[in-house]
Amino acid sequence: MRKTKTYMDKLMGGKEFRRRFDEEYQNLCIGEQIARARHHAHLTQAALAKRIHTTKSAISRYESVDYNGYGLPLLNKIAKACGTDLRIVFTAKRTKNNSRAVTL
Amino acid sequence: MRKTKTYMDKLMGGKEFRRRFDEEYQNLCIGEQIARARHHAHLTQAALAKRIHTTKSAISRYESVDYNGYGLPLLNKIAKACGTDLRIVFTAKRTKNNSRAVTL
DNA sequence: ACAAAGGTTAGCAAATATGTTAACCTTATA
DNA sequence: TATAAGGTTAACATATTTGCTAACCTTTGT
Repeated sequence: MRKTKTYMDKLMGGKEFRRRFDEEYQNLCIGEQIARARHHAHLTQAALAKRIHTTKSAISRYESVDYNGYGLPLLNKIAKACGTDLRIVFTAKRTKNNSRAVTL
Repeated sequence: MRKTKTYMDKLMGGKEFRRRFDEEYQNLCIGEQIARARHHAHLTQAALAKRIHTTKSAISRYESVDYNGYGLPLLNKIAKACGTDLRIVFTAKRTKNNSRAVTL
């Protein structure tokens, strides 16, 4: 029930900001999720790499915050090697007040 | 509480079957989700293609059941053009009796 | 029968992701 | 100080996806 917008509110309401933030947050999330799943499975980057027949630098790249070119084939291999399921879901866009997301 | 396994139970319990089914179901799902999201937005393949500056054959390929090479950049563009959010989530593997999935 | 709209498929060049090597950085530990 | 483990980054060749064209198939409407 906030009445007045703070400086940050105005800044973060900007379309350009929102667009960029959403884009980067998406990626940040995936990299972080991979790292989490990997740690959860008690694997080093090198150990995970070995399981899917690649190298640790490829894993590091995928866990990098700035990466943007994920492919599902590799993403699936990583998920399986970490003993997790990878779920891809199209959902209805979140509302402005960020309340709920409805499956289509 | 079923006591005896039916023929189908045995068939579907096989490792090889399970592996293939999971793989194909994954893809089937994405293609279907794209088609659904697209219809939801009242778009033809050609109209959606135009929005993301590609051609209808690329969309058709992505909606195909057999396709296996999805890339996140394109998947994201499609989702946005259909007015939907694309969610990618690593979850704990489902249990054998297929009960619940827990977020890591 | 014809045309148009919506969708599918094959084939190919161009763009992009992937695998790999080698160098580098920290941190921990002998 | 040295050594090893874990991780990051750049650069490059190879593999794969993507965009594109053109052909084809159905269905619908005239």
